[in-house]
Amino acid sequence: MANTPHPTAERIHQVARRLFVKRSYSDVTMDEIAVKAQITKGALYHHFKSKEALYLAMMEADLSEKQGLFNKAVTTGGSAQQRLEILTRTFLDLSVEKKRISGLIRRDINTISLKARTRLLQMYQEALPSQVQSIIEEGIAEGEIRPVDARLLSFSFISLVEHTISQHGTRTLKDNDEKIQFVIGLLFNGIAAKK
Amino acid sequence: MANTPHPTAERIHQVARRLFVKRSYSDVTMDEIAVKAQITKGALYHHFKSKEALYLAMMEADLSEKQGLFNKAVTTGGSAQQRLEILTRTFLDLSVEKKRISGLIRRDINTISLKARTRLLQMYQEALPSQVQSIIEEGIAEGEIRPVDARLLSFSFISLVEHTISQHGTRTLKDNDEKIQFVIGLLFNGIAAKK
DNA sequence: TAAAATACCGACCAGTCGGTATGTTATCAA
DNA sequence: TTGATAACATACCGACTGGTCGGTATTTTA
Repeated sequence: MANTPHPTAERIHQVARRLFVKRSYSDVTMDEIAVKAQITKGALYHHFKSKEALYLAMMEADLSEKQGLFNKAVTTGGSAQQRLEILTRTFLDLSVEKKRISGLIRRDINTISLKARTRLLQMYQEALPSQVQSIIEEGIAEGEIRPVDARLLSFSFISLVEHTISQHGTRTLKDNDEKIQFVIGLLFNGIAAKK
Repeated sequence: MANTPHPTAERIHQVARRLFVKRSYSDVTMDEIAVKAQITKGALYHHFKSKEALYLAMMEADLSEKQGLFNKAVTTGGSAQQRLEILTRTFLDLSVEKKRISGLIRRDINTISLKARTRLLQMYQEALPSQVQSIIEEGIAEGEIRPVDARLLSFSFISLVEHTISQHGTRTLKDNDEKIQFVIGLLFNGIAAKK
């Protein structure tokens, strides 16, 4: 259903994504998007009825793609730890840009209209936190994970992963294997020295 | 040195803080700040030469206050775990607004000028991550904490604490004791079930 | 008490931004 | 060929925004 049939619309998506990742919603202008996409403002508004509609469409396309990808990790067999590793790897294998988009939501959420906000949060929730949460909940049910609030933990885990792709994170943790080891190790065993 | 002698400037700070916490840098207007502070735009620009200067002054006042508070936790005796607990409690005892300001930096960092950005990041770094980092490093030196990258871990820990004051965090973790237990427990021992 | 500095006012400006109105051109079915 | 519609282009609008400026009230200082 979330098809992007028109090549121009797709190019607009790409340009918008690149700009919105770098700067906040308010700081990116429709004029700039038009110029960078090598079209005029008229064409831009032909494809998207408003700035918010464009932002939302872009996010929706991204999140529905991610939901599909991550869902494979969730439905795979294996321990909770194994499945979280797969999910994390799936995320880390994405392009730099697509990895960073998740962060936009927290940044721009108060800028857009209430209606768009609600919708965006719901899409994000289903694409990422819910899937992490379900893995954790099953881990608790299996006795692999001690009882904690799975929702809060899923949010915590996600931002843990996001930190590994920060400037300092990429400097410290060379490849995806190290990154995965860092977040999974911390999540499951903490940092206390073995006695 | 970071004194706010003038009552009007102080009121502007308060208003600006309240607005900037709720909405992004670009979305808060100088007109609104003036109206909410019950002064005119002229007066506002008499006290602060630009919007960015106001933003920076507000952040500087906040961060230098926090640096002082957190430094007490760092210089206290005790294990790394105990000192992180104290530091976390100091943070959680702040007003809701002041707790949320830390998050502004990540949100607005790309909006302000390069010069202001560098300065802001440096102030933030000294006020929070550096102090957490030094506790962790001493914990590693004492053999209390297993060797990890202290800097990356400090960032991770901070956002972990920030999650406990999110909407869902406050719903799940009733009081500060529960919040501290959550973050410290997760940091040191992880979530793996005891075997 | 004169003078100088500070605090404040409010009208105004130049530029920007999202959005619109009004075209022109390409496509393609009938 | 025609005519309807999609896909663009161009010019423009009105609201808004950060910032300015000449001037006034108030306080401090000489």
